[in-house]
Amino acid sequence: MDVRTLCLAVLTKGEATGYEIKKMFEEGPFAHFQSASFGSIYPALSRLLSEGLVEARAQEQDGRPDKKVYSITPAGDAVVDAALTVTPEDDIFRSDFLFLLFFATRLSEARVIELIDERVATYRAKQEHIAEQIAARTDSDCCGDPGRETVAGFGVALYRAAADYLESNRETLIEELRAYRARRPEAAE
Amino acid sequence: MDVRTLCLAVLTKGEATGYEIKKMFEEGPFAHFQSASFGSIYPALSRLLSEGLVEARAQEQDGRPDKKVYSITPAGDAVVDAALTVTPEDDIFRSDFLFLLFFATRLSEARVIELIDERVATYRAKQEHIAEQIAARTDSDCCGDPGRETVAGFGVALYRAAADYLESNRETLIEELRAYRARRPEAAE
DNA sequence: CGGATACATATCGTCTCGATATATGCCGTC
DNA sequence: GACGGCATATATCGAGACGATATGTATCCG
Repeated sequence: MDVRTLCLAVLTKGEATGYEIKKMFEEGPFAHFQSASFGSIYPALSRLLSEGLVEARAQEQDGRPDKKVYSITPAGDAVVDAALTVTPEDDIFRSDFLFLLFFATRLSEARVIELIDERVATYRAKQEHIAEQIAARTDSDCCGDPGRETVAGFGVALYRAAADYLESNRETLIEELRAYRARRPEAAE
Repeated sequence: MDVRTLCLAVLTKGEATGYEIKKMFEEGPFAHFQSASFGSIYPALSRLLSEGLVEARAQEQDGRPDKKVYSITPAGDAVVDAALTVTPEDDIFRSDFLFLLFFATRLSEARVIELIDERVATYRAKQEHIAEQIAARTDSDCCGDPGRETVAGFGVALYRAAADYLESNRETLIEELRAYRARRPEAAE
């Protein structure tokens, strides 16, 4: 899914500026399974505008530069419906952390411990970030959007599983690293 | 981590051709947390060669085009050590599937069910693919590389968590979708 | 009073992917 | 036995995305 389609679909949830769309991908409801940069969003919105799939409303502001508030058109809505029909691509998971950990035998024990502990902390933080979003919604009004709740729960489940795995395998890894080094003492630190 | 560094690090595990490196990222030990395309690997290897971080050995073959077997140099090994020192970037997870599921209220019930069931199947398949790799190793010789085992286990844990979550939340989602539609009967489809 | 952060848009270089081209041997199958 | 598809193997190219950077102001905090 290209950023153009992503932006269009997001606009079905209500009008927004490029800046606001970016925030939705950074901290908002899409943060844990999609992302988009300014360098993609702004050209995408321009193109959607020229294609007539969105409308723009310039909103003057006191000091700050003018906002361009985009809203979807009926034509755009139809394009979203079509886009939601496609078979989704495979998920992409990329982790430099796991790549480093793969080469654990080339790292010092202290470094391995540090890497794992830091990563557990970030997983827990992200897990709680999503959990807070869910809590904020169920606290306020009635129950929300089923799709939104489900994907949020998915994020919580994954981050929890990741953190739990690292925590429960930390000691084993360290012990096996020691055993590995004992087996081949020629290997330098 | 750019593909250049990825290739160099992979070559610390033994000599390989560009094609073989690609396979390691596609089906091998890195498949579930890194990826790289031919369009990145071949230029990366050329550049590493010109920088003296790898050596190439042309190997003639019967019918097929010549292999270029790359192996790391001591200079390359030092560069890998340095690269493993950096603080790893945040993990990247991108899922078009979750994006579609987010918009579940715009999809038919049958489509939601199909999407989830298919995705559960792919998660289970990937989970078992990694589990088989682990089993193949522990069956044959002694216990293997601690880092490698740990990241493989991580992959199994994540895929299992993802599949389990979808399976145990499938019915709830469908029920809440029905409730959602009952609340607002004006919604078409 | 000064620095950091938030708001807001835009561009540009670099990297990466995915498709495509090229070439051949092997295997199954019709 | 012919033919298509798949695995091996390298290479290039266009399209798209990211991340850094530029620009400018308002507000918040110490």
